Amino acid sequence: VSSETTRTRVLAAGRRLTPQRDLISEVLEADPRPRSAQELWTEVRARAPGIGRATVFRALDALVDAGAARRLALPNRRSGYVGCSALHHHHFVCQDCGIVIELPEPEVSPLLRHLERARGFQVNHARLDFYGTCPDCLPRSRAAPRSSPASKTVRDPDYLG
Amino acid sequence: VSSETTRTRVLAAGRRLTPQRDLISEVLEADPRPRSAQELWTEVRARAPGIGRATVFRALDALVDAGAARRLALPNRRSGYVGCSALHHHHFVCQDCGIVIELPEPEVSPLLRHLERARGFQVNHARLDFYGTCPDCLPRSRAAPRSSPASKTVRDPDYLG
DNA sequence: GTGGTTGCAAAGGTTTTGCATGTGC
DNA sequence: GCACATGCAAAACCTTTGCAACCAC
Repeated sequence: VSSETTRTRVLAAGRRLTPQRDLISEVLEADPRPRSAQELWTEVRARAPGIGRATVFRALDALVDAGAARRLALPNRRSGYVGCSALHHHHFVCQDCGIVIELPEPEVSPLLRHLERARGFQVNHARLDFYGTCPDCLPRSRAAPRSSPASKTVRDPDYLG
Repeated sequence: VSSETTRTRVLAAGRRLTPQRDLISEVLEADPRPRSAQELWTEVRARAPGIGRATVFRALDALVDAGAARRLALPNRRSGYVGCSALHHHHFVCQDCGIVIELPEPEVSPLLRHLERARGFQVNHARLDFYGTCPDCLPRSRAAPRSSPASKTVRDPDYLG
């Protein structure tokens, strides 16, 4: 059974909560790593052998549409899916300890307003991922800097290709 | 012919600057909207009929690797490509006309500084994607709103699934 | 000169579709 | 009950691969 949040969201989106969708969502929620639709089909079939391939694709569409999952680009040119709990959030990832801190929208909206004023945009949505050092790791990394800024080329993370 | 920046970057990445790559890059730079590899093949063939499908896929890999293009997730579960000029930049995607506008780092750094002050982070790198309506599309969308505010639930934009 | 690159065609995957049957609301 | 959802299998599509010929460096 998937989370209450997910089931509520699917229904709120005007879609039906079928056992298949519930199971797929549960599998998504059980592991925070992104997986392709095909991989999810395999995983899900272990628990519901009769489930069809197309059902998984269609269910994922439904879940993404309902805001219960997100699609992202995997490095191998395929789509990956992750379950979603918060509706609007952003991420700070500490490159030292790996902790992921969720940043609520209000903490970020100043920039949105700034951009709207400065460029005349209307910003409906933003996806912001920050990489750096968290407060806990800062003292440590100041004491023993790991590498020169030059050699530590910060590239885009894999999932964003 | 593609931009000087692109050609320099391809060479700097230890890859060869072939006429095919140069042409593909030029086509990418000529239109700021993301297109799939297949669509790019069609576009490019209009100017170089003999070019192979695989060449386009391999060239896009090379360009992404060299930092002259970026891959992102299209709504139809395919990969889309946009040309990249600035090295460190962020994206504004207009959900009306599909145009992708690059935002230079300085335009965005206020938020970084704000986060660092407010939370004690040290931000080394950020990937920011904004979705909304660009100045050109705003008058049009104000004049003829596409749907009622209620039905227009602000969901994740198409490009992110 | 030589190793990376290309074009071709075929193979290998992934995603979609049509339709009869089933089922959540 | 009815519209939406499912399962199946084939079709459609996208992407990769193997290999001989080529050419950018």
